[in-house]
Amino acid sequence: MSFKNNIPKCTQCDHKKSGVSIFCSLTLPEIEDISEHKRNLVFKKGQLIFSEGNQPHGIFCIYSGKVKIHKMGDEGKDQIVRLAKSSNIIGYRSIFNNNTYYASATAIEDTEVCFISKTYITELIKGNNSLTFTFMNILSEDLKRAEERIIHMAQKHVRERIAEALLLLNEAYGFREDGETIDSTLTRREIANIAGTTTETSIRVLSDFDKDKIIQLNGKDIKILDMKKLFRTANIFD
Amino acid sequence: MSFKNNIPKCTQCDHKKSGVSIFCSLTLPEIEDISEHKRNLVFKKGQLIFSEGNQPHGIFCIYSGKVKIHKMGDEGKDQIVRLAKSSNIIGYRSIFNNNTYYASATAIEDTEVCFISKTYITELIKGNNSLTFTFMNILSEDLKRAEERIIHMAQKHVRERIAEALLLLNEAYGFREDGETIDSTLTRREIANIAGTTTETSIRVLSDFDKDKIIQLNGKDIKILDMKKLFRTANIFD
DNA sequence: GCTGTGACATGACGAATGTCATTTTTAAAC
DNA sequence: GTTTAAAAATGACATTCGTCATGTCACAGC
Repeated sequence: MSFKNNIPKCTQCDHKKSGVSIFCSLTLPEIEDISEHKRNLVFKKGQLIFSEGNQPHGIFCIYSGKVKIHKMGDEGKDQIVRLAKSSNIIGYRSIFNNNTYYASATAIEDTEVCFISKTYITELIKGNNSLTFTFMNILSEDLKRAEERIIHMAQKHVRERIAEALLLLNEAYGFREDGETIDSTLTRREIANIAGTTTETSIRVLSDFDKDKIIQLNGKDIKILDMKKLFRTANIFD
Repeated sequence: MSFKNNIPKCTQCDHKKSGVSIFCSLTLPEIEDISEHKRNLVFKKGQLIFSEGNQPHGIFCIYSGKVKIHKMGDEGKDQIVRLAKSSNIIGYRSIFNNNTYYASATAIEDTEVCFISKTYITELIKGNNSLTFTFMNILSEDLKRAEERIIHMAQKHVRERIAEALLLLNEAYGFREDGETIDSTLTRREIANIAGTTTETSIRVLSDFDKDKIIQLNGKDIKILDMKKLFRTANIFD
């Protein structure tokens, strides 16, 4: 963790400007005040941002980079529960129910983050209904997605779950400039950890997808050749 | 759905009195006002309280009875995602993110419910920080549990998941007077729908547990003989 | 250059669990 | 009480997928 970074003040933040920040509904003086109270942090690829079991002291707003939220299963197998990118907030759940972190966050590429303390954000929410509803909305969406994933994990076959993992990855990080390649370079093991399977199976199924012309593998790059077929393979109708 | 019921005014409500209601932090005039604005509903065992895809118009506060929150998987297999009992609130998630219901709620025994309209509860939250934080807390807890279940569904074997389902059932509904029998009579099929398996497997595993003296089956009644062993079988360490 | 390490890849094998078919039991309806 | 339907139970069989073993390749560090 280093303190050298290119993060601007909140008032200059691209995410604020483009309307995707959770703070969009706030007034300029409020934004300025947040900016005064935030700390900038930089994490290298692979570095832990926060860790399961630790006490949370605030929330993290991702300025640039990519982050996985993951938790160790009881058997020592890692499960990726969510993916976050720039403009996303992470670490808020534990703030709202005063638990320790139940999951960890790890940078999957170099990541710049703004940290806002628990006391500050709590006070901010108290005085601000629209921010309150923004957070409720985020929590509700997360919950909806999580419960959807419970069903998929419980009912779908590995092949479907891996297809779903690719869709999730694509939804979270989009395409690279070519409009086909998923903008993320997870390992086969990490893809397995999204789908809840083993590395070997993940390798085999991805290579099946490649054979079936659904995707094209090139090292860690995954190009989606046939989105419709990928959806059909994932067997998702909602 | 009938309108004959034994539900008292909110001011007289046992759940309020015993401190388990989400409205406990409110003042007496506020409670009286809620009572003025609620509607009482009664559902027979098996009746739908709300249904996947429909528009939500408010939240439901369970006065008495038991409810399962469940959702159809893409293959037509039902998955129970949560269990609710008296004093619990259901149907709030869709209120906070303006979605249609993504899941259904069905009474698993005769159930009395108070309905509070969306507009009313939204206004109430706006003017009331403690209620806001109560709801955030509930959502956060639900999310935590949901993500834990994602991991368990992905990583655990059927035997472990069925053991976990029994623990969940026991946690949700407790014991009957004898202090041993789970106070709920789900079918084997419904237990399978919690654990994400088939009815046949659920029957087989439960009967294994019976043979192993972990539980004792008596029709739909399940008596937990060895709680420690049940936990060990579920393989839960968090 | 070599060496070690981690990611990727592939095959063989077996255990776990879903599917299908059939029977028995229980509960509900008349 | 009889009929009917749903739930529970059980066996045979097929399939999926995890496990283990082994091998290749790319890349970092010396």
